[in-house]
Amino acid sequence: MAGHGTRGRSGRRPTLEEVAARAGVGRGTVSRVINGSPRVSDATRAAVEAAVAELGYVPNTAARALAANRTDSIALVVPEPETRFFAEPYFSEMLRGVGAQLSDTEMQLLLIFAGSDRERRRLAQYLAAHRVDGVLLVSVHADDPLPDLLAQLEIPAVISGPRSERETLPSVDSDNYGGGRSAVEHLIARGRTRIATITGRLDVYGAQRRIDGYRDALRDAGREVDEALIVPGGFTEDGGRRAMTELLGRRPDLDAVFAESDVMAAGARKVLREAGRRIPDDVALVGYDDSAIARHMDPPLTSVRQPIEEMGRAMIDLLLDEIADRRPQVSRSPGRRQVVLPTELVERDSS
Amino acid sequence: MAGHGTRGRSGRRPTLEEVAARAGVGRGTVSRVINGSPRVSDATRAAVEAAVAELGYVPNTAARALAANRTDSIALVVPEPETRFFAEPYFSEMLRGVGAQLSDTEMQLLLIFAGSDRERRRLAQYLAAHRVDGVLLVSVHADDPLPDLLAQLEIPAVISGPRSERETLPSVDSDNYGGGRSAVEHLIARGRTRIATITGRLDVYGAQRRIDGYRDALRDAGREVDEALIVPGGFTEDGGRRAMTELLGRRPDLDAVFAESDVMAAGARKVLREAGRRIPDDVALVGYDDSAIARHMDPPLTSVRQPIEEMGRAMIDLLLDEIADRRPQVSRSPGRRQVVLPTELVERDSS
DNA sequence: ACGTAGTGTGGGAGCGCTCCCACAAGTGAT
DNA sequence: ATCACTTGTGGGAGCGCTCCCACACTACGT
Repeated sequence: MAGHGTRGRSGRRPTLEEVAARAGVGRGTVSRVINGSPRVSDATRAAVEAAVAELGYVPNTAARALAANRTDSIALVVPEPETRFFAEPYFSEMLRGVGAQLSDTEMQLLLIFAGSDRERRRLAQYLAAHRVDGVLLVSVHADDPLPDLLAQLEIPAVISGPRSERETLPSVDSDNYGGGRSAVEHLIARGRTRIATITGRLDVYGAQRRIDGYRDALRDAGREVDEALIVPGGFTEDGGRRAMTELLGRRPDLDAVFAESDVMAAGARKVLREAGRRIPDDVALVGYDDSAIARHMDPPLTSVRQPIEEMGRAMIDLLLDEIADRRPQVSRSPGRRQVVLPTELVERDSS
Repeated sequence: MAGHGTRGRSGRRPTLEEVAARAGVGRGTVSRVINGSPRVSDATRAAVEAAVAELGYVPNTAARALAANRTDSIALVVPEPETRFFAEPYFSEMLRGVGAQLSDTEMQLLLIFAGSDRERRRLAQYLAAHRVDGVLLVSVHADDPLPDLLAQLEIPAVISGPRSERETLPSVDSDNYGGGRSAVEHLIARGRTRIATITGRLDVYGAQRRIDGYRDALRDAGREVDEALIVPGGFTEDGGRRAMTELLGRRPDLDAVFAESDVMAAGARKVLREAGRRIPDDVALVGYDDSAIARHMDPPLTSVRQPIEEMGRAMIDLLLDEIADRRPQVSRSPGRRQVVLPTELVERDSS
C-alpha cells in the first residue's frame, strides 16, 4: 500500500526535475528518455527508467503542450442534430474504430458537438485556439463552412463521406456505388424483374452513388431503367412510407424494393403489409446499414453492411499521417488521400 | 478578408501580453478581464475587450492549465465491449445530454474507452496524470476497481446506474423500480391476470429494481407473485428467446410478459409468434428502453422510456458541483448526491 | 602529437498563462 | 490632517515541460 510508484496519493506529482535528481542526471536527459530519443546511453536510460518507476512519474501534459506547441489530441466533430449519424450503427461503431486505432497512440479523443449556432461558434473559437492537432469530420453537408475554416487555420482534417466526387479533404467512405449495385444484383439473381428503389436525400453524395449503383446493376443485366421506379425517401421512416405508397400507385406490379436505408425499409414494409403484399413472396425488400432495425424486422431484413468500424480506423490513420506530414515543414502530402472500403450484403429473409 | 479578428491565419496567435500592450494595461488586468473578475473598472474592461476583439485573442489552454493546475476537461469513460451501453438509445442520447449541458461551460469532453486491459492501463496512467478535472462513469459493474482508483486519486466522479443501494459515488439513475412497476400496473389495468417477466442480468442493480417494481405492483394489486413467472434473460435477444420458451413451458396460460429490455422482448416475440400466440390478443408484451427496436417491432412495442438525455445533463450538473466543491479546500460536499429521474411508459400496440 | 568528427549530457531560455504581493489612488470616519 | 480601508492595477515568480546550444569525452584519422 505504501509508496512504490504511487507516491503520496494526494501529494504533488513528481516532476521531470525530481526524476533527474533521483537518477543523478540532468533534466534534458530525462526528457530524452521519456520521449524515446536514441541519443542516450543504455546505462543512463536504465537509471532514468528506474527513477521514473520508483517515483511513479507521469509527464504533465499541459506543460508539454505549452512547451512543444502541440496538444496530442484530436477532435471528432459531430454536426449533431437530426443527422443520421446518431442512428444506430454509425455512431457507436465508428467511435469503436476510432477508439481502437487511437489506443495505440498517445492521442486523446475529444468529442465536439456542432449542432446549434452557439455550439458552432464555440467550435470556431476552439479551432482558432488550435486546441487540437487534427479533426475528424463526419456527415458534413456540401455547403458546410467548416472544411474551409479548417483549411484556413491549417488544421489537418479527415472527412467521412466525401461531399462530392472531387472532395478536397482526405476522406474515408464506404463503397456506396458497390453497395447499391450488390443489392440490386442480388435481387436480379433472385429472379426479381421489377425492382424499385427508395433513395436517400439527393443532396448527399453517398446517396447519389447508391442510385448510380442501382442503375448500373440494372443496365449491366440488360434491363431497362424505369425512372418511375426511383422515388426519394429522404432517409426517414415516414419518407420511406410515402415513397412506398407512391411506388405502389405508379407500378402496382413491382416485385422488389431496394430501400437505401433500413429506416426507410421499415416504412416501406408497413405500407407493403397494409397493402397485403407479403415479404418476400410478393415483394422482396432490401435495406441499407444493417442496423438493429434490420436484424429485428419481421421478416429479418436483407441489408447492405458498411464497415463502419474500419472506416473509423482508416480515418485515424489518415489523420495521423496528415498531422505527421505537417510537422517538419518539408515534404507536403504527396497527393489526395481517399479511402473507399467495400460493403457487404447481409442476406436475410426479406429477399 | 484582411486582419480583423483573424490576424495572420498562419502566424503566431496573440498572447495575453500583446493584448495588454495594445490595451495599454498590464498583464494581470487582461487576465482579470478574461476570467471575469469583478475587480476591474468598466473603462479598463472595455479597453481590454476591444483589444481582444481586434487581435482575435484566444487564451492558450495549455498555458492556463499549466499555471492554474486544472484542465477544464472531463472524461466520459466507456467500459466498452459487450456493454448494453453501446446499444441504441443510451449512447447517443446520453452524449447528447452531456454535450448540451457542457456547451454552457468552458469544459471539454474527452471520450475514453476502457474495454481491453491495455486501454484500462492507459486510463489508469491518464487519471494518475490528472489530465481531467472529473470523470463520468457509465454502466460500471459492481466489482470494477475504477471507482476506488478515482477515490484514491481524489478525482471527482459521477456514476450513472449506481452499483447498489448504497452507492458511495454521486450517481444518476432512472427510476427502475417505478419503471418496472408502471409496466406491470399497465398490464393489470389492461385486464391481464397472469403476468410473467423476463429479467435482466441479476448482478445489475437496476435490473433488480425492475423486478422489485414487478413484484410490488402485483402485490399492491392484491395478486400473488408466482415465482415461476420470473425468468432471467440476461439482456440479450437469445436470452429473451430462451426465457420465453421456458415460460411457455411452465405456464402455458400466461397472458402477458414484461421483458426488462426491448432486445429481450424481441426474442420473446419470436417465440410467441412461433408458438402461434398473437400479440396482443393472446399475450400482451411490454419492453424496456423505448429503442428503435420497440418502435419498429410488429406490432410496435409498448416500452418503458428512460430520460437518458436528462440523465446525461444531470450527470454533468453533479460533476461540475463536485469539481467546484473541491476547489477551495473548505466546505466538503454536504452529503451524498443521488439523482433519480422518472421513467415513462410509452404505450403502443403490443399491450 | 594534433586535429576532427562524432556521442552523450547538462542546463538556460522560454512557452503563455495564473497567482499574489505591492502599491497607487480614492473614500470616509475620526 | 490622519488613519484605515477599499478598489484597481502592474508585474514578478513560477507552473513543468521541450528545444537547443555548449561542453565534455571518446575514437579515430593523419
